[in-house]
Amino acid sequence: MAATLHDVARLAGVSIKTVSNVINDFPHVRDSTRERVRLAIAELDYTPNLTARSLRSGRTGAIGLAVPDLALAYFAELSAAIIAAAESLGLSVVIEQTGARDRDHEISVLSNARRKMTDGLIFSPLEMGPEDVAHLEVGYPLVLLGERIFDGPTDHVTMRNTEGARAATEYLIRSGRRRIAVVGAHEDETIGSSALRVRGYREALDAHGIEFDPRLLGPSIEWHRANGAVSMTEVIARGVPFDAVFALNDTLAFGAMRALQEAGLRIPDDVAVIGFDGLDEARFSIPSLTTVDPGRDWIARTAVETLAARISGADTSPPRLKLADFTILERESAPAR
Amino acid sequence: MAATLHDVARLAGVSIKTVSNVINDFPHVRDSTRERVRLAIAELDYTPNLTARSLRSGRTGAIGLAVPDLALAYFAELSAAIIAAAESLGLSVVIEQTGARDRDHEISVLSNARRKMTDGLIFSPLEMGPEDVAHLEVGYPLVLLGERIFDGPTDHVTMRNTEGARAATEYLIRSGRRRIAVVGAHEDETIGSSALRVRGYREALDAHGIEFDPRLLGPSIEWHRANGAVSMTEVIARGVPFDAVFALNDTLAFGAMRALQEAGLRIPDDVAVIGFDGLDEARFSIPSLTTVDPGRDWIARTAVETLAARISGADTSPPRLKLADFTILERESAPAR
DNA sequence: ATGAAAGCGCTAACAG
DNA sequence: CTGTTAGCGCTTTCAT
Repeated sequence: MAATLHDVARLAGVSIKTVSNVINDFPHVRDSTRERVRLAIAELDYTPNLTARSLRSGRTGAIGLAVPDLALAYFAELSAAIIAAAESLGLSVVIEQTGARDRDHEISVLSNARRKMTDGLIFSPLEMGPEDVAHLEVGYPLVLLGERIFDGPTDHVTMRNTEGARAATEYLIRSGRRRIAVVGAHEDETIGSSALRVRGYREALDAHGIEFDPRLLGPSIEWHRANGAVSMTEVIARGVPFDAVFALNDTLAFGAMRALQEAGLRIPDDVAVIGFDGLDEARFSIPSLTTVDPGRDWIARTAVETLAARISGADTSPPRLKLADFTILERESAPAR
Repeated sequence: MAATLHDVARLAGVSIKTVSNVINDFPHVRDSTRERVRLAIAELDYTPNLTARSLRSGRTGAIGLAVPDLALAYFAELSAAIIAAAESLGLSVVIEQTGARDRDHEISVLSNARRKMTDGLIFSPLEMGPEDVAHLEVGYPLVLLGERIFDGPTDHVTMRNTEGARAATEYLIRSGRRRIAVVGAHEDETIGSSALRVRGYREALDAHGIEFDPRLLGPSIEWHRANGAVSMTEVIARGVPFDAVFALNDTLAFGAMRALQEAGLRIPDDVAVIGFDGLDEARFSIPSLTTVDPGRDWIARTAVETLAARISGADTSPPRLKLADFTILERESAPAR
């Protein structure tokens, strides 16, 4: 059996309270006593029982992280950053996948049994929408990510989708492109990443007096690589000329580039391509991909810090929306000039 | 405050023991009593306090998962499969990243404070070696992944590296290639994925009477995309002709393909390329990548099931090595003929 | 078939 | 500065 506080106290000849004080770095302990306790702890190889501590204190020291699917590169990189940020604050991460495109699973995560083993949750839904805002009314600290729900009752950390998309489109326009196709559009949707990014795209066209041509919008609900290729192929098949592509995320861009090459179109000579997400991978594709880094690392760090402050009670201000700054990473697929 | 067993017991007019019996599906409860308790639970919206249950029972219902870095595609996909498998057994996953190339961090994970909040650990080191086998002597159920340490004191689930590599090489030979370069070799190493896969490569050459040429071995300690490009470029620069490449993993292969294209070599006409890992991504690269699927999903499921059986005590047999079967996924980068 | 009571290991009041 | 005590909510003997 593992040693307990009592064992340490007995060996050190003090009460368990004193041992507890030493462990939790409470100030009022005589140095000599502290030393004796330290020795006893080392001798018995004592480590605190976290479960008992949790039961007593009401804190588990763990946070939940719910993302759609780690096999999606964006969520893998986001999770990597969140786990690292949590670790640096001494928090453990209990991770859950809600599955892609599964609204019920997303909702169920909010009231899982697992909520009982974490002090709060970082939640990135992909299917829930504004009509589900009431589900976010939970009894624990919750930080929302993504762009499915705005103006909810919780803290919300996300990116500047519309501004980033507008900047991406203007980048292409400034480099001399006028007929810019889009890959990954969600038709008839008014919320979510796709709608916001398409809005930014249209704002840029408007600002530069370029007429919007719906035939240049390649649809695709899912954003895997294969979808990018299919969506791009569909646009090509329409026979409408274009000289650039704004892929609504990097994964789509990789697929789109493949479709372009198969169609005999050269990148960037015939068609320039820009993506969105700033995936690590975009540095090494062929050609390397110009992309918008939406500030993923900042989002990860901010989400964890925000949650930690709510859990500790350090922050009792009204819930806030926190927006990351974006950057355009210039690569081969779309040179600046 | 959340309802407790006492609240439910009081409302149902029974003792807490009876409520506990109902919750844990113990047999000897009268149907009418069971029904009354059910009603009270629903009425109070009672959910058991997992922390209290853990403290009393000594089980947390969670397992640990320690991998190098979720930003590495292989570990992201492996983790996705492990989390899904754990979920299907009702287990939660506490995830930790040890960082790439950090032996001390890997060792420290084995005796973390976090070990106190999980019932067991699935551990995939990338730096520890046979000399660290004593560190695996831990007091809790541990399932080892990877090929850094064999014959340790724990269950070990991994892939058939040498056989898979040999099959990959023979696949190239059967398609008419004789001068096969390797990308990602760890020189002077005798353990780990690189050494095992190079061994399989050499076995295949031997079996077909092809002489081994060390100038065809492109070195690279790390296995990111960039390293694949560098390693491939180095082989090209040596000026030794080759007609195929065996990349020791898929990520290296993506980088290598880029370097080949930059050197004006056509894939697969001039050079065929085969990878290792069966990444999802390999289906959508340009060209799509022929690769060895080492049985990642089987490994994930088996690791979780093995750990669960050790935790529950259902399996008390001596620790075993469990090896997945591999498959070659034929794609464009290396057609079968 | 159900109840009473002990206690898992810890923290937090409160004393002294 | 240090000790005593009372639970946190649950499972688990042991009775009945």
